[in-house]
Amino acid sequence: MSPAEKPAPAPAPKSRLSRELVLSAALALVDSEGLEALTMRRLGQELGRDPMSLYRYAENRAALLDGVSELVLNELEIVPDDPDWQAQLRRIAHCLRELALRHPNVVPLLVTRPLSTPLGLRPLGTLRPLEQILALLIDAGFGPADALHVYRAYYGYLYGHILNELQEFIVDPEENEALLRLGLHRLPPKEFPRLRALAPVLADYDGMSELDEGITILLTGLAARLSPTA
Amino acid sequence: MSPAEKPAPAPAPKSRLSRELVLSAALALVDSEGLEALTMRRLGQELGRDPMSLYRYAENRAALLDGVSELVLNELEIVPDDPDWQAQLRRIAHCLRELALRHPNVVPLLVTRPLSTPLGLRPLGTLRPLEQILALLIDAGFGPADALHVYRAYYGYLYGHILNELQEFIVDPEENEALLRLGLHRLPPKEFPRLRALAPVLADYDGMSELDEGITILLTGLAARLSPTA
DNA sequence: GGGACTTATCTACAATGTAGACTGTAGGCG
DNA sequence: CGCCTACAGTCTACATTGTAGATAAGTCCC
Repeated sequence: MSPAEKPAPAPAPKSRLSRELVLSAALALVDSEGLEALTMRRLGQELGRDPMSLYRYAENRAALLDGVSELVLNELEIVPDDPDWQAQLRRIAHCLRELALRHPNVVPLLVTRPLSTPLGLRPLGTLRPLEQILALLIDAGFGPADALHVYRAYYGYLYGHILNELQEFIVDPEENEALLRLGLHRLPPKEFPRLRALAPVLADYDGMSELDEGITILLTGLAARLSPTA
Repeated sequence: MSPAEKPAPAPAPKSRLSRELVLSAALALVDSEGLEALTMRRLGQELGRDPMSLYRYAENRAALLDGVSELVLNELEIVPDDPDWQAQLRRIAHCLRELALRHPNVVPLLVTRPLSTPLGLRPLGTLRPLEQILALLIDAGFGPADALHVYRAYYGYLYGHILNELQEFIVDPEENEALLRLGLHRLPPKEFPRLRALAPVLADYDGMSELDEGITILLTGLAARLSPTA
């Protein structure tokens, strides 16, 4: 690809800037160095441009963050006319999970930004999954209102699971267990007996199957309560 | 220095500072003006003290944020020896939900901060709910590992629901519906037909009962899969 | 009083987001 | 060609932020 990848600033691939370029550079930066590394100056330097030029492509830093989370969400593929809605929802769930594991630093954005933007004003890319899942459910025979309920329960659980898993993940995958033990060891034994005892179990967390089981429970429960009138 | 009091802020209730004082002032500030209003300088002024004095009670701004979320989580009451574990979990869920509605601006902290702190190193107050719920489940007859599974599914869903509800809530409770319609109206009709059609349903969201149903489904599902060996 | 703490303040600095004026360059139109 | 307008990118400047480090102000025990 490019002739030189250096740890120091990428000099200047002097082509015209574009929103996509800016956003994907931003994403790359967040992925590799975390959210707080994404400053205007730093991103500018990464692109070999003046920081101020970024404002051509995102009104704010906040808008830039929105752009990044939109970009990530676009990686999520949904097939809205799958006849087997349960299977499709399951697939989406795993897809989103993997996406979150691929971009852990973006997850805070995904869950936080919508809290500061009323639903109608969000970036379109952010709303697309909602629309598509609604389509999926309605096509499967649910009434619109029921579809919304299913969506909420489903997506709620999904996001919750991702947060859970990322919380327990975090650290260097190797020393995971050691560090965990160490950390737990710090807890006062009288107050946290069960948690401390669970160290070994905590250490090997199979997020994938845990998610799958949860989804199964939810879906069968939901399907029993509100069955599509197909 | 003349004893000039500034017009707006609370002047100076000149007593000795304390961690509790600082944290609750911080919480009050966040509640009333949002997260980004919580700067060291502003909090100092709110307490009538020099901003630097705060560092006596919290190492960082980050630590301060941790303190705030710990403070909020302490409002959560758990009765770890309730024999009816399902009822207790349900109660906790509603309690946490109301707490989130009472402190919506803190929710980003609750879900985000743990992502940047390995489990073992979190503020104790943050881990207490985990320990107590584990106690509840184990006392109810679950094996420790199963208890952990139940906890994860339960807490995951719970957090997810709260995020969901807060996203749709947000705006001024009054013009909620109007604003919502307006926002949705902006969406391209071809791409977002179902979402647009759902405007009225979206407008009256009964988070409380929605949460309750979800919890029911999850708990019965979980109980069926892993029953306590009582 | 006189030390030995703790608590609070002052000063100073580097880093951030961003407004506003400025410069260049590319095209359209006579 | 020469001029004009539009836009991409840059420069400078400023207010705000978190926080290190030195300094003062209490506070308590002998």
